[in-house]
Amino acid sequence: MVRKTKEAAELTRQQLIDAARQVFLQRGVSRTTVEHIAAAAGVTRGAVYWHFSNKTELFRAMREQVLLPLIDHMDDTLLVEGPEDPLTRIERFLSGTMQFLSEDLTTRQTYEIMMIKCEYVDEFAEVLRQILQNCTGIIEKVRLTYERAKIKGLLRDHADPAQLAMDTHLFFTGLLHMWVKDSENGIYRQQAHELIKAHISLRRR
Amino acid sequence: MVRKTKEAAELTRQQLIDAARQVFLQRGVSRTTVEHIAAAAGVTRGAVYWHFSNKTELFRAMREQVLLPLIDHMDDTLLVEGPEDPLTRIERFLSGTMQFLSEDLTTRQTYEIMMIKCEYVDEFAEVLRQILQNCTGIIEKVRLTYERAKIKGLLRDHADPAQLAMDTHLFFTGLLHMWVKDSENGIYRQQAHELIKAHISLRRR
DNA sequence: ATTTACATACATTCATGTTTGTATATAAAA
DNA sequence: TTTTATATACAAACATGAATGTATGTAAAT
Repeated sequence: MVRKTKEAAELTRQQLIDAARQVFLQRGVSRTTVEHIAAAAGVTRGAVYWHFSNKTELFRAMREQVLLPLIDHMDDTLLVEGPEDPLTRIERFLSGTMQFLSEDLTTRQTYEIMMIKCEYVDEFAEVLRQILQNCTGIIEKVRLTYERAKIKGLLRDHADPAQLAMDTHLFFTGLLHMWVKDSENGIYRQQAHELIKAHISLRRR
Repeated sequence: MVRKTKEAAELTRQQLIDAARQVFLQRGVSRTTVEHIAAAAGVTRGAVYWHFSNKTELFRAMREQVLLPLIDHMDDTLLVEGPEDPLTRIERFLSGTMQFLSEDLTTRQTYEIMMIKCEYVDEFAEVLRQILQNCTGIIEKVRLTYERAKIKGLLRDHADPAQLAMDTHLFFTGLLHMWVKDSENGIYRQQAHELIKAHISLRRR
């Protein structure tokens, strides 16, 4: 059996992405060979080179599958004006993202790969820039939300929304990194929600 | 000229470490070959294999050169009881570390390599565990300092030293990461001291 | 009949570790 | 103090094993 139907081909493409994620996670992106990925997906390198021009393109495809959904979720939680106060919205955004990471294996693994199983040089340097841009977006949205909180008088005095947003962003960046690195004993994973709660309540009047 | 004096040999060893740092930074650890490093140091692979058993050992040597001094600095700033209040000590510890990173090229480059130019798999997984342990130590020392601040009545009410320490640690982890990743336009580098100041003043009564 | 979706075979490059060679520094012996 | 032996600090050559990309083959879908 050689030639598959269109749907079957699309399926092996997806299987290749899944296989790549597994192998990347175990061996790191650099040490992973196209052969490894093909074997893990139960095909030969021919299949890989048919669907993707090279390993880098496979990495890109894997990455794009998880990044877009997460951004959508952020927009939902943060910007949509709801019944809860802005500070609670930020808290729920942070907690929700962590919760999502706990539940969604694919996203979690992809993040782990991007954070500690990938070297950001050459082709991957561009990815770094994308990440930085993404951060700028998050910071701006969080800042806006803190701004609203200030107007509503929810913040401590002399608190600058821009600085608060930065502080929150750095806190969350750190949390994500430690959360991912600490996969073995999971101290950060247990504490995550409490830490987020404490972080926000520091800002409350 | 083949056989060098003992001091000359030690010098080429150091040159190899320096060369490795440069090449790791440019090409990432995985894509760096022993040949690259040798060429950058102006020797042949023979010299590398004489001083180090392989690339991993070279990486380890490079890493150890910068990590130990930083830990010493932490102990000095944080634990030694001084004239300033505990919160200021934490602030100065954070600012001092960032300052040190700005000034010391070697340390900065090594951190950049460890954070975004290295894949933590196999032999390097052990390094991850070391980093985690290091973090635990920092958190504990910061917690103790917050504890003293609380006793002296410097903290906001209902502030838990343990949670504050975690929050500070995550903030600082995030700052380090963004600081390193943002090497191009340096938004974080300019703001670093202000951000640290704001972070600490959130805790003040 | 012609693509498609792969498998298989091929050619080439590259990196590694080891081995061998060698000039010299250094220490011991005379 | 000079001579001699040995270990040192590499360079150069060798052997081997990947890994990559491409080219070709092929059976089934369209």
